[in-house]
Amino acid sequence: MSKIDKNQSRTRQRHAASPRGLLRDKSQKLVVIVGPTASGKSAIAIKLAQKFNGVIVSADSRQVYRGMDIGTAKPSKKELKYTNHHLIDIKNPDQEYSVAEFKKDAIAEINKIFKAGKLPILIGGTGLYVDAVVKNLDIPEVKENKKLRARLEKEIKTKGLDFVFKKLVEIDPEAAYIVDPKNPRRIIRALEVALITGKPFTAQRKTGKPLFDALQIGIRQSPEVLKKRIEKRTEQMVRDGLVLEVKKLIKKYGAKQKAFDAIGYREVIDYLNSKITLAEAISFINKNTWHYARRQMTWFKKNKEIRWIHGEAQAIKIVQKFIYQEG
RNA sequence: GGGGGUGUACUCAAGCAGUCAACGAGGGCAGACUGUAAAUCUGCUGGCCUUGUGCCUACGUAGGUGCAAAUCCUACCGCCCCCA
Repeated sequence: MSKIDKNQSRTRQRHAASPRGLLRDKSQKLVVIVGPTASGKSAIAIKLAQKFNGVIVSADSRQVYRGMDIGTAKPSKKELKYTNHHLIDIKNPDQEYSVAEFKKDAIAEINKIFKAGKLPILIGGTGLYVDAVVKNLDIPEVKENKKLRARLEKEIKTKGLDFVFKKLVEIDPEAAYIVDPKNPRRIIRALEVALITGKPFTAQRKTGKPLFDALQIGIRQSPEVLKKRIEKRTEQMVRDGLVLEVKKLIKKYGAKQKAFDAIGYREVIDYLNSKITLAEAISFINKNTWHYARRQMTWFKKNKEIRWIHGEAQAIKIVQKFIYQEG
């Protein structure tokens, strides 16, 4: 059965099992806002939350960390006070977090919001996190195994990436054309899942049935405008004390945390270590943020369910229609 | 004035007669992605098209020597250093 056939039959089954009205339970409506960094997602989400009795759930892999405020462009204290945000400031930078954890946390938060009779608004730039919830990705239940990863990394060093990739293909032939043969991180994870479960990695990463009736809105911005917004934002971050924020964080946690492998943080760390000047750090931040925005766009572009909009007014209109429609 | 060096694609930078439309890096553009995802990884990057062991234009400028030049010679132009 081809991929397309499978999808079609899944859709048919869903409709058969859920007659009109039952499927689109009004209380299961989820608004999703995606878009590249610095596109203005946050402002629109806050506006929507105020207008439609909504509560915001953040899908941002770095805003989960306490103390990483300026560099991650977290909503201001004031904004956080007036509009409820969830999944922000839930971990310390020396703690690890992952898609799987995020998926569980986000679903729990969303269900709480439904119970409270409010509208959940999932907003995020971390495409994988958003999809985990919206598309209900079945993430293999295999936690990071540090020993195994270290062993495989060593093996890559001594015997080569090719060797380790072949090892993966041996126990999981389908991985040959799904896992990137040149990406060590992806190969290691695939092997990790396969070795620990004894089942192929490729057989375990499936998409489940949608959990929510989601309206996905994408914020589009021209490259020129986005670049300018990024530059302006970086400037503001530095003025707001980004350097001091990073200084405090590395004093408390050390500079080697995975959480600090983030734009704005690594550049400032390099600056603090006198590897580059502040001016260089700023221009690297701008450039890397732009690269990141582009990666986000290539992720979101693939998602044909996203309704692309240009401004707040359009967002309000679409959400209004979505909320009051029967389905 | 004398001596030495240098000029290569958007930038830096290798090449110093054929295997060069030119290593590498950066930048630019496009893409991948299911427990690190702001991470990690990939491809393209002179022009043209009939996308090919294809054609054209290119290594400061103008000539020259060679079957063959980014590579050698001459002149000129620009930049740099040293001695006066």
